Amino acid sequence: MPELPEVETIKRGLHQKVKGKKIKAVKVLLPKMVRRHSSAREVVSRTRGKKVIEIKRRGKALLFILDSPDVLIFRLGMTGQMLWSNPRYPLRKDKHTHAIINLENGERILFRDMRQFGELFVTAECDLEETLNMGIEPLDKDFTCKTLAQITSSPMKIKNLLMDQKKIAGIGNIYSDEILFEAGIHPLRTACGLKRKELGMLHLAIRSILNEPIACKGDTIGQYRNAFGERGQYQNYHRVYQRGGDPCHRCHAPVKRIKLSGRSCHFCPSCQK
DNA sequence: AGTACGCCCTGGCCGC
DNA sequence: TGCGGCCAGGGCGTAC
Repeated sequence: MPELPEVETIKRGLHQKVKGKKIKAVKVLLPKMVRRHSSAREVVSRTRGKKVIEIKRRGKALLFILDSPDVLIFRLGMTGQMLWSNPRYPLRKDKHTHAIINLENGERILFRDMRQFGELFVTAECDLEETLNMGIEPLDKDFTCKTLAQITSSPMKIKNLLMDQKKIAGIGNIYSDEILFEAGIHPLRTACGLKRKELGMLHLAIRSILNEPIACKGDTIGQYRNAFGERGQYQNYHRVYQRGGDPCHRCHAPVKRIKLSGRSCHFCPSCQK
């Protein structure tokens, strides 16, 4: 569930707490959560005693930049959480806590993930882009109408394309539905069939829709919490997502829900052409 | 280079 | 109350 805005919210919370602090040790409680040809042993050995220079986000991935050639990476999957834990209180780990970052000052960050779709791993910073293999950051300055036009020169359905992390990084099921509603584009349209004006609308919608939930500190449909265990508020502002059968806010026609490539997809058949 | 589908996984919900 | 069955879906692998 955490998409770009949720990971961005977690990143901002962690960054202010953890920046410049030294990792005493990372504890991996469920070794199979370490993937990508990395091992629990590697995660532990390559992070011990390293200082966290900065916390960054790339797409839906959370990056701990270390004062070494390495980066510690977390992907949260559907239900992953990164929870900062106050050293003054006892550690509240449970059966869903799969890794703990112990900092030298006693602070801890818990990696929880109920469905275990997330992962953590280490990689050399110089290999980061190759390892992550992600497309453009939609909130970066270089994501222009022109770049969007290049990305959409594909026969894919536009909804699938928006969610393809290799094309654009960070958009998942919720925001692809919301973006397409905002742009007035039907999710089953072929990407390369979009007109110039529609691409302009889509570009604008991607930017504006992704910024809304960042301002709301995320979207708590299910498990999402920020670094301090707090819910987001964007679930109260959905235009179409999970509103199947409910009236469209714009035209009052019932919002339609279909299955697309195994995922639910919501849109207004009257507003989205 | 697309799409379709199964897999990973758990908790919540439905029907009996 | 309890239990089987189904659903949610991000990302990856495989088959077509």
